[in-house]
Amino acid sequence: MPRRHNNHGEGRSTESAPLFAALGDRTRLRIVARLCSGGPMSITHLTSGSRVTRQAISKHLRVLEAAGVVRAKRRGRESLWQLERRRLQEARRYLDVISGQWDEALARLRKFVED
Amino acid sequence: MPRRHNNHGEGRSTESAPLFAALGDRTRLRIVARLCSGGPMSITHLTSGSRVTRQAISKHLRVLEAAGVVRAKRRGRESLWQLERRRLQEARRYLDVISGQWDEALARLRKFVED
DNA sequence: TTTATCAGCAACCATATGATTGCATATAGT
DNA sequence: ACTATATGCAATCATATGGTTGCTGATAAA
Repeated sequence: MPRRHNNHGEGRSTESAPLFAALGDRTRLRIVARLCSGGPMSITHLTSGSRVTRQAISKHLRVLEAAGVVRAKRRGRESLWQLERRRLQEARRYLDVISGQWDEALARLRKFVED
Repeated sequence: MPRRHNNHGEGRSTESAPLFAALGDRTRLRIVARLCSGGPMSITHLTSGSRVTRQAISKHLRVLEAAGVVRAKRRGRESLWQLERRRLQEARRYLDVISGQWDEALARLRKFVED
């Protein structure tokens, strides 16, 4: 039996979990927010204005990187971290489905493909 | 200074974290998926076809409930759990912003308000 | 009124997680 | 070369988390 287009059963459904888990922490979400509005920046810059240590920020960035949310470009002695928006859009699409906005998501996808 | 409409700084940004955290677990995401496609169901029904115990499912449902993702209606001796799609849509809107789909999100919001 | 079913509570356990401190390494600037 | 800056690695620690087992209470069905 062929797969339905709206199949969100056991198979694929849970592979978004690590992505959501990566966003499920206050400190990490703050990092994401800063990278979103402030563009690429270094660890030390992210640390300034944060309550936690540079190491903490560093480890969180690794978690976000593992989830595909951020990406680093080494530049000299510092590495600039930036958002990986494509991955975030996947999470958004998943939420489209389970939040009951499936048809609007389809429309958006269609428009996206036709461009 | 008045707040900008696109302010997603420290203040509001991190309050979505518990919501994402709730979705950041395989078992819970499986629960959400089943509730999404199968409609309201009891704990024991959710447990059938799952590897984990009924207590595990029960605890996960409490987590999801605390995050506002699910809601229970007591009916006799069993309680039927269902999705709280509105809450999921908030998470989606947040992802709209940080995934760089802000303008499309605006359009959707506008349409939502005008209805 | 028994009996079976559905759920809640509590204790417990292993592991994951967020955060820290201390030291090491690499590059930029002087 | 020397110094300051930016990052990486490792050990450590307290707590959170996911999961289990065992028992208790409530309601439907016989």
